[in-house]
Amino acid sequence: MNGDFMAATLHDVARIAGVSIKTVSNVINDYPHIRPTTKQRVLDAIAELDYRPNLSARSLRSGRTGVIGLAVPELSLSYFAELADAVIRSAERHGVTVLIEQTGGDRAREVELLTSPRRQLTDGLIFSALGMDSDDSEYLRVGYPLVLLGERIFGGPTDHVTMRNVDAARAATEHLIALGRRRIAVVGAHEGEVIGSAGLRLRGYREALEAAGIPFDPALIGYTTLWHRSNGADAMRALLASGVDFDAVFGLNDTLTLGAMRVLQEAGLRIPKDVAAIGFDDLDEAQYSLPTLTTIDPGREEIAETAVRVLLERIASTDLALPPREILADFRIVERESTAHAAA
Amino acid sequence: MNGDFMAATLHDVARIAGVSIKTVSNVINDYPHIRPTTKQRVLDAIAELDYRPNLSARSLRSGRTGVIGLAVPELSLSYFAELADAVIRSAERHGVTVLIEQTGGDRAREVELLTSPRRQLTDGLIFSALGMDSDDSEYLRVGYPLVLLGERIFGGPTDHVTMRNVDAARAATEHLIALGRRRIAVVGAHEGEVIGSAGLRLRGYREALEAAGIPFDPALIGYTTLWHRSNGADAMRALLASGVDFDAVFGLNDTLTLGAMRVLQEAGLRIPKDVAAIGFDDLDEAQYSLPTLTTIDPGREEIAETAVRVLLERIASTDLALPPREILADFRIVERESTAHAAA
DNA sequence: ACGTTTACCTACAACGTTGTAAACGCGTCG
DNA sequence: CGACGCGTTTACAACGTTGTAGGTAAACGT
Repeated sequence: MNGDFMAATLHDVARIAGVSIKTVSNVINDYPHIRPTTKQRVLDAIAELDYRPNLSARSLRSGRTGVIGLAVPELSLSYFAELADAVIRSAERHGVTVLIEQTGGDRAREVELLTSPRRQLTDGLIFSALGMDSDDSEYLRVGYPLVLLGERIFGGPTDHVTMRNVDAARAATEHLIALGRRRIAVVGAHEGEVIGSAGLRLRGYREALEAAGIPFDPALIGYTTLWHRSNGADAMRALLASGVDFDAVFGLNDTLTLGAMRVLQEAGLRIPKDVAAIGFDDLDEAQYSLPTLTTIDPGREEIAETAVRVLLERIASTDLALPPREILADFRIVERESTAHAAA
Repeated sequence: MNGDFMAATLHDVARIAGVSIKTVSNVINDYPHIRPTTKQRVLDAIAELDYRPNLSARSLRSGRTGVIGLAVPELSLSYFAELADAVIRSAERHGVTVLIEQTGGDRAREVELLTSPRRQLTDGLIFSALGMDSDDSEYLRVGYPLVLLGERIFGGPTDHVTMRNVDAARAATEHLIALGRRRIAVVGAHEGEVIGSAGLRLRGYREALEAAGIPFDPALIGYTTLWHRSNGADAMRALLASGVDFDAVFGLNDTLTLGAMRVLQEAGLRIPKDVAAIGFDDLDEAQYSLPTLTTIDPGREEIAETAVRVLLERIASTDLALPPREILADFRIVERESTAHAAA
């Protein structure tokens, strides 16, 4: 239509509408005191020129970008993909965009990311830490709004949204105990870890055993370094090879559990008859495995929703001294076939 | 350390180093003609102040943001999560950041996204279309570098990176035929679609049948609207309910196939003995299902890598008239248990 | 020795927006 | 009738960077 490819600016709109650029800016920013006729003229001009504000200029001037960052270990891990999905949806409802970064769960990269120049592209960051731990807490004292997810650091200097790992893991274990299982194997523990998802979930497991008067047997604990599907499979193979006797397995997340179930079935064991199984995360996948997987819904949607809301509140707030908040999402057990009562 | 929280600017660095701001700018941008001693003084000042360029200002002035967009239907679909992972990794190697948008596969949202003001935050877009079709091709004639992924539009005005859908689907079907299967069901076809992943893969299927002299039987085609796991399960339930006889199933993607396999096994059918199964995508998951899933690796890594490279070339190029490129990734069959030869 | 290139550096003006301060017109009040 | 307040609008100066054009020495060619 038009040979000129330059995007329209406030000046162009102002010229067409016969007002100053500041009036156009005011119209765009919903400044209240504008005569309706003037406003209409400006809106017409905006429509005519198909004007769009230059976001770089706006953010240079105002210091806000309208973008929030989301740092996760790896998108190819379903949990984080589904988390990212939820965060993006929630951000969209609030009119902001999400910039995703992957850390690979590597501590050095996590630390680096916190001070990367890329942070300038965002007004704040939702940060799912996997490699850092409580000793690194001071790195979180950054100059921008930061909401922490995950279980690696508690009591840090920032807002923290997370799940009830211990309670949920205890509930999961109690669920197995209620089925009459007493020899409950664990898949995905991390050697010597007391904090972090693995450490906390293992704690919940031990609490449930203790409450039921079942002795803790270290031989039942399957350790892994990562929480990929293959790690669950490997850990289960090791348990089977060790010859230890068990009638249930608590996988510290769904992915691990699905890998472990695969190995159990290969070995000719029936789920839940010989070995009952429960996972953690409530991935979409858990409802289509064979058998379908009983699991913990840790409140992922709620976590995403809350993290975005809290972050945007921080961004909007002028009160920098607002004390950090610790927010826990509700969990629930999702019962499926892998813990169904044996039909006689 | 410092009571002053304002970030350092070029002016501050210039003052400390005793040079003009332009010289500092030149140092940062690797301008060649700078005296080594001057350069060192500037670098020292940068280090002392922990100076980081203001990216908004830079992008306002230069028109570049260092960010590329990636639009996918949904991150919670494993294929797109794994694609996003690959794109982010590749972008990182090239020093750019990725901003992810979800379209939900909705045509209207896809069209809208192409002209959203958010495009200003990015230098270009990698766009995985799912709702738009060839009729919408003109919407792709946008004023910024755009690389199209997916199978919805061919011969459009932009660079296009995609997979060999027809060839790969034909190979998959031939693989089943080579096992001696003649009654091959399909899961995930889209009613009346000739283009798009579903249409193309179905075409490959028909070509393979024809080449083998096997008549096409419409009763064997399971239609779905979406490609979620539940759709695969539903389609398979419908096939079983219809009473049609089949000895193999080609799921048009892995997720569908896994859903279908679940239903087959529930119905007491053995895989691959009674029904062989092959999928498409080579998700991580395919190597841990029971049985493990034979599938097509459509070259996802290569697609991500190429898309980023081609996009960055476009961004860097001054030649706007460069003709659009059509690039096809190589595929390969990944053989696993779901098509193993019956051991008699 | 003198013009001309080369290496290095700088002043200035943009990029397009928003915050500040102030001006304008008009009705209202003392 | 002049002062004041209010609704409406505007001029101007930033925000921090890079492109342009130019300036000053030193190095070079003749």
